[in-house]
Parts: sequence; structure tokens; C-alpha cells
Amino acid sequence: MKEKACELLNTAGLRQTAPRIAIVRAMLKATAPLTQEQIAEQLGQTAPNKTTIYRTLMHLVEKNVVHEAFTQERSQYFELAHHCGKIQCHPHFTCVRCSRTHCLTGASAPLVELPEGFSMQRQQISIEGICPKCKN
Amino acid sequence: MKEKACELLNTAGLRQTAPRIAIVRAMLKATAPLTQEQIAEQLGQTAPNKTTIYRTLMHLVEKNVVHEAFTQERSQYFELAHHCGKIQCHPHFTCVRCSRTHCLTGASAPLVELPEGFSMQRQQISIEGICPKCKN
DNA sequence: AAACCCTTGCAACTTAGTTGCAAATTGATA
DNA sequence: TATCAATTTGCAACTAAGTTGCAAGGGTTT
Repeated sequence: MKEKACELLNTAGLRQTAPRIAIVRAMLKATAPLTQEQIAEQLGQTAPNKTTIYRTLMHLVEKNVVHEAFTQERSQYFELAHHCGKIQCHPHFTCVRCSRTHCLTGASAPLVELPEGFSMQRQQISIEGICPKCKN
Repeated sequence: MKEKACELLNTAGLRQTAPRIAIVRAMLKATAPLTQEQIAEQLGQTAPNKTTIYRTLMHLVEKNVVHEAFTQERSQYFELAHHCGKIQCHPHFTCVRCSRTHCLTGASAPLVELPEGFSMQRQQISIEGICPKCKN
């Protein structure tokens, strides 16, 4: 059996090239959504060019392998979609002190009841506050 | 009684200057969060310089008169905070077709139950889907 | 009226994302 | 396996939106 990263690329119908495998691996390793730059950092020396990261992400989003988790301070955060419900993923918690983001995979939230005529494709919850580490 | 805009600036302890009053008026008139640029557009010829809009918003955010509703496509959207709960405002709905945003002031949502050790300062819900106008 | 502080606008800068284009790589085919 | 077409990559240049520095302007207080 091929490794997970290849598998994901495969099901998305994308060629398995070195840069793409690296990018997907980085996202698999992550415990919270990443920005394009964070992906690059994570990969260090061997990171593909930022254009490649950008375009790979766009492809993966298009194929629903990845989705944009949220946007903050003018940068977009991406995460793999494989553990998410079609409409709603888990809530994201960002600490206002250390500004680290946590995926609240345990917490569940009901979908908002929309007014007549609206239909929902996606619901996202973002929470700001103080994380346990920064408590005191 | 002074007009609402002046009143808001006053309670925030900010001088009532022409640019500021214009900005707050624009936000009072709005039915959905606005970007800095949208505020400028709204005010047309008489709009203050974008730096002024920026700094006025920062002041207002600091004083909790305005808050950032969400960030999308690298631009920030602001709205007056005067009808919002301290922690949670109404959910925001953005149509994927016309990309207009609606404030779902009617819809209410419970606060997410956080894991032990986390404390919440703010919760925001953003929804994507099709609005009634774009339905067909 | 003088001194002070706040506010404004301009211009320059930053950041993160995005696009155009030519070179390199891949996979399919002969 | 050599060749070819199509896809993918990297570089460099560009864009959009926000942000900062600085000097000029205006109001408030003494």
C-alpha cells in the first residue's frame, strides 16, 4: 500500500510529483491549519517554490482534498478535508496571547438554522480566547 | 439630542471630527460588514483618505464601538458592535454566487463548549451557501 | 496668543497572494 | 526505449489591501 500522501493525490487525480507529495505530507503532519508560508517553513530547504505551493493548494482545494479553514490577518489557513464533514468541520480556536490555533475536534456544534430561501454549503466557527498554556 | 454617530464617538471618547462622523455614519447606514474600501466608496467624493479610515477604524475597534466581523479574500470587514453580544454576534452568510454577505441577525447559535482550560472571548460563525436571490 | 496634543493626508512600504512565461518533468505512445 | 504532448515547476514581476513615518493642519487649554 502506497503512503497516505500519494493515496490522497491519487484519489484527487493529480500527478504524484515530489513537490506535491512533500506538501501533502506537511499537511498530514500538521495538527492545525497552515498558511502557504508555514508549509514552506515546515519543509525547510527542500520546500518547493511558493508558486508551486500556491498552485498545489489550489488544485487540492478544487478537488476537495484540502479546504481553506479560515482567513486571518490577511493570510489563508489550509487543512486537509479528510476528517471533516461535508458542511462543517470542527471549530478553530485561536489564542489571543500566543496566537496559536487549535482544532477543537472534540467540540461539536449544530448547524445554524437559516432563514427561508437560504441554503448552506459550509459553516465555520472561529473562536478567540485564552488557551490553557497562556492562562496565567 | 446629538445624532447617533456623534453619540458613538462621544462614548468612545474620540473627538468628533468630520471624517470620523462620516465614517461612523457610513457604518450606521450599512446592513452588512464593510471593508475600508467599501466605506470609502460609500462616502464617494467626500471620503477621507484611506489612512484616516484605517486609523479611525483601529480607534473604534480599540474602544469596542466597531469590531472586525471576518476576513475574506485578504480584506477585513468591519461592523458596529452596538447590537452585538459581548462574545458572539450574529452569524454571517456569504453567497458563493453573488458574494454578497448577509447578517443573520435572527439566527442564534449556542456557544461552543470548550475543552478544559480554554476560555472564550469571542465566537464567530461564518456560513457559505446560496442566497435567495441566486437560488435559481 | 502660545503651547500642546490630536488628527489628517500624502507617499512610501509591507505582506501575502497571484499571474505570465519559459524551462523542466512526467506519462503516454509509437 | 525514444519521442512527443501535456502538465508541472520556478523565477520574476505584479497586485491588492493594509500599514507606517512624517510633516502639516486644527482644536483645546492655559
